[in-house]
Amino acid sequence: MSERANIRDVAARAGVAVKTVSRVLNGHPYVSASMRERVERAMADLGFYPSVAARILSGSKSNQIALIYDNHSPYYMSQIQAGCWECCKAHGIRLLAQPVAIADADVGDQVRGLVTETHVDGIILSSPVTDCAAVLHALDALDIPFVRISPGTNHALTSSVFMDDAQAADDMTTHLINLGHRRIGFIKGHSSHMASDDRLFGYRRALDRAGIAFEPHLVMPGEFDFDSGLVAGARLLDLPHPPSAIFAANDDMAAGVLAEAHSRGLALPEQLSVAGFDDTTLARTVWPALTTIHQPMIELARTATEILIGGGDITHRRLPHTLIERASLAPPFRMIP
Amino acid sequence: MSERANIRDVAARAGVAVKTVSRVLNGHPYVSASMRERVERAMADLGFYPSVAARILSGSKSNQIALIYDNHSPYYMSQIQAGCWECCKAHGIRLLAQPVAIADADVGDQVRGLVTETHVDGIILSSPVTDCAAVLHALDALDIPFVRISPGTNHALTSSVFMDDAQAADDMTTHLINLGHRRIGFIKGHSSHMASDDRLFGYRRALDRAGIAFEPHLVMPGEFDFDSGLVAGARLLDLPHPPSAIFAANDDMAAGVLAEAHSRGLALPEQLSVAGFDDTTLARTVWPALTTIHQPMIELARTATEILIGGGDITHRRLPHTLIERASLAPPFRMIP
DNA sequence: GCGACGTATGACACCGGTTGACATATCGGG
DNA sequence: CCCGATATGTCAACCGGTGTCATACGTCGC
Repeated sequence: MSERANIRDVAARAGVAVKTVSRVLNGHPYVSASMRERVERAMADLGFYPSVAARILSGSKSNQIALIYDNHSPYYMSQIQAGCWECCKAHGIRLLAQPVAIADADVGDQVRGLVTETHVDGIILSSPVTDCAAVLHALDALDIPFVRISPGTNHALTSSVFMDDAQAADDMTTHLINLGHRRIGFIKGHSSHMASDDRLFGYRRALDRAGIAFEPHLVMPGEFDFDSGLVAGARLLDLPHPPSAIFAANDDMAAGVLAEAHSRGLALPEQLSVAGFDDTTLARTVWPALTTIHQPMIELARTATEILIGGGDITHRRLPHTLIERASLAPPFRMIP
Repeated sequence: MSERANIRDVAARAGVAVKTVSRVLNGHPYVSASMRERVERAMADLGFYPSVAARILSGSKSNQIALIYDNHSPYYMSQIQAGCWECCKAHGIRLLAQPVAIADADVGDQVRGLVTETHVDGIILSSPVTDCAAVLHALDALDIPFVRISPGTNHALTSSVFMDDAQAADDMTTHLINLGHRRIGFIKGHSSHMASDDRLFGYRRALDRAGIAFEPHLVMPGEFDFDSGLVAGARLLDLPHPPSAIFAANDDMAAGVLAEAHSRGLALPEQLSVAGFDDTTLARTVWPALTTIHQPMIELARTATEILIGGGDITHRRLPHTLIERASLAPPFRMIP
């Protein structure tokens, strides 16, 4: 009963050849309907599930793909994983979610090992592994298809899905300008993420277009985490002539700014507007809820998976972002209205 | 160069028998140090990584375990995954993180399929899959070892790791009482998590011990998410005689209470104390930062994995929790001090 | 009526390792 | 000097599927 059934057991039970069972398993065209049904009944009777290992070993495809990541934002990764899963499930493909450490000297070997050990058919790279030379090189040498989610470099070389970070930052900055803000602080992201530069670029472009002079001291470095948002926010608010709005390059840092402002007793959003980026769960759980850029993470992951599974030529797909208005923005504060 | 090397290639290159390479691969005792080194060099030269599929197929162990979950809290799952990974990595074991939907009628089959397809050696169940009868039954029939993280039922049947939810809730409630609070609101968790009841129990026990009458209308239902915290908070604050402190059964709901309080213009924490549970990243990113119970998720996951890999008898391990004091608690508010 | 062709099924080697039984060789110790 | 522990090799079988090739049966066109 609980002994593992194999394909021969099924074949015997159905009174057919092993190969025929295999054909049914793989949806081979030349199988009569009656035969298919008979075999399927036998499989169900025996509680048969084909061994992935055996299929890998003998076949040419493994029906497995790997998602490689080194991102410590739980929300980001859970969204990415969810998108990949969804698509894999629909295609009957197994997903191996595999964290690596790009800081390790042997990342290349880790990836090489993963691929050759597991025989995965393809790889999805999520930021910032997307721009890790060692990994890209290893994958290239292995001659395995891969798709990158939000890569920062070498767009042309491989398939990729991404959003327009510069335009999104431009949109948000413009939105703040339209609200009446003229002094807008900006908190940059970690320099290892290429998107950081794009977002800064968009901020500057919007300023330029509006004829507002770029003030370098209004731009603070950040690390994409809460604490760096806290200190960057403090430094901006300590300025002799502080900004009326602060645009952080992600939600975590925006939350840090919010916390700093709260602890100074500022009325929010009246006395300080704070904008985020990414639209993680955080954006809704802080107060006031963050106006932020919705980055379509699930869709990015799903699209990447779709492209990978679909095979075919190198494809690039830009997905649209959205500016989500919540409660953290207001017109600039004036002492006496 | 990029052609896949197999064990025979390695044997040839090292000038030894295939069997010897296999011995090295499996850490067999009777292998001299020099031989081990020679074989390892050959493996490195050839970029050889043993095919997991082949090892599974021929060997008795797969060196793979699966983590099965159906939890939509990103932070919780990322911690659990991290703990499992850490331990697996140390033991050279591959981890398959596998989401399932316990609401589906065929969860049992999903799990059965997963296990027989992948040949995993063992399973880690995380809440709330830990208490899904269909899954437990399937696993039992398959006769595969598994460990449960924070199960709510049938503690004795399988190995498990957990914390003392009741005691933790008791600790927090007592802490609030010691601060001077007498009217303490409580927001329950989702009823599918057994921990919800334990936490409520702890709250009541602390009240009893302090001689404070339990008031049923101070207990609100919740779903473990932000929104339910929001509405529960609103209902508590709308009470004719609202509580001076609110203890939510997790951080997300506590964040909801905070948001509701903020939007009513309450000074926090002076006019309302809010306590959370879990110590997720959220607890630090909201303002005021939540005083909460630190649930040792990484350690729970690591310990569970350790137990699973170690094999052996049924083991139960209780891990300690910690009350983390941050900024969301204050003595009860009085209009005129 | 015959060869070509599409459809449906079967026989068998093989993927890349592990396992086990057995052979052999070296080395220390009693 | 023999015994046992250590160290390595040979060989065949096997794990559970798939690829390749062969076979058998219609049916279609000429």
